[in-house]
Amino acid sequence: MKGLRNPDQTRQTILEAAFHEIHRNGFQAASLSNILAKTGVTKGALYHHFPNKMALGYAIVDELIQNMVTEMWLRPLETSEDPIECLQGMLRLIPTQLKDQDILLGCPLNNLALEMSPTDEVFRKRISQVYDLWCEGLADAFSKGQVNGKVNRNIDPLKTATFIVASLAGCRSVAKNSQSQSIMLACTESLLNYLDTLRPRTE
Amino acid sequence: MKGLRNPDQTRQTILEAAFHEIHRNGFQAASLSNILAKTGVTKGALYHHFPNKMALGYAIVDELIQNMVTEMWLRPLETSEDPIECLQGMLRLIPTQLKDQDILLGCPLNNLALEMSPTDEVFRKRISQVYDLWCEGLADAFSKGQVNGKVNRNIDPLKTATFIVASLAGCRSVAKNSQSQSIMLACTESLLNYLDTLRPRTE
DNA sequence: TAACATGCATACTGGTCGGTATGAAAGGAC
DNA sequence: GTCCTTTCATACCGACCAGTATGCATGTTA
Repeated sequence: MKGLRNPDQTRQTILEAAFHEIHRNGFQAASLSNILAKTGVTKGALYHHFPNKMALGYAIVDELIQNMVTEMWLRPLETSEDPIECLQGMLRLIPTQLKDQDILLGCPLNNLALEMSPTDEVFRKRISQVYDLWCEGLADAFSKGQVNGKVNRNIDPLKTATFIVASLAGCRSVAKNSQSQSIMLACTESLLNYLDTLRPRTE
Repeated sequence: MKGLRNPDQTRQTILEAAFHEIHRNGFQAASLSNILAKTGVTKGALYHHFPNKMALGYAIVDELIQNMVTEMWLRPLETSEDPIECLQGMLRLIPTQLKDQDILLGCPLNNLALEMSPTDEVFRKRISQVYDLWCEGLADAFSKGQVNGKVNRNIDPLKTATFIVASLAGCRSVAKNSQSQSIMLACTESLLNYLDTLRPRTE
């Protein structure tokens, strides 16, 4: 029953273990030996599925992280017609969604972005694609909200979306450094207030 | 005339070269050999002035980076009595202050924070001190602005300051990844708008 | 069953890195 | 000048790491 040969499973095991090792230590400091030790997978298997360490990193961005962003931040927006309220709801859920561990390690995408974009152009572009997806998804939601009258028509959807994504990264960054959920809370609270200012003027 | 023996100068040379190497490659990936090669200083000199690589990193945070934050972000606030306007002025100066190179490499403090805080507790605390200095300096300015009637009395100065510092880090982070000044501009523009909302209600 | 590709295991290599051991000049104290 | 400390220079070491060479077992095809 335990498939002694299950390549897809093996690949996935490597991907997920590598994701955690990289999330904890960064890409360059991540040790392939550690990953292998924790999974029981051998070096032969790893280099059978990935040509080198870089390719492993690329796959993590393309397959794991992009998927997380989509599921966590974009999917909920699709079914809502008030993007501001929807976003605020997501922000309020953060304390329950992000465990202490997640605060401690920060945003995987932002970690990789800061570490790798000056070093490796391919890495940078793949990360950039995920950020674009995120920002554009949010911007679309704002545009629709403007049509519905739920969002102030004077704001620039893409610029605003970019700022929000950036702020989120920043909040998680300072929370990571201070190792405190409460700082994360304080920051998201300010972000909530900012979102309120994006509503149409009621006077 | 060329002081063959000038320990203070030697130390400073090492510090600055190390700062640039670390800014470019991150702390862990920074190579001492590279630093030595670029400066002409030898390994003996380096290990005379610093017990190990970590101590070198600590000194960079304590002496160089903390000083940069103070000079760039806190000093101007001291002589102003309208912190919002002052901050907005600083934000508008960013495009002229940050060269392409600085965009590309991102905020030195945030880079170090994300890389080192899960790895080394001493590093984390020293970085945290700089962030605290920054946030508290900004918060003080807001408090005084509240007394002067330049800032809305309903906002929490420290929370707001923390959010702004976080957002700044985030903006510089996405700008670094996208390697574009224009994204930095778009983000700071939104930040400018946010700052406007911190003014007292005029109605 | 024969032939072949896929999936994986083991042992090894070359290179880099942080750190150390040791000693020699330079400079001040006396 | 003598002694001692500071300031550096050179040579070296062990550890670790990404990547490779090689071979074997498993699954697939014919």
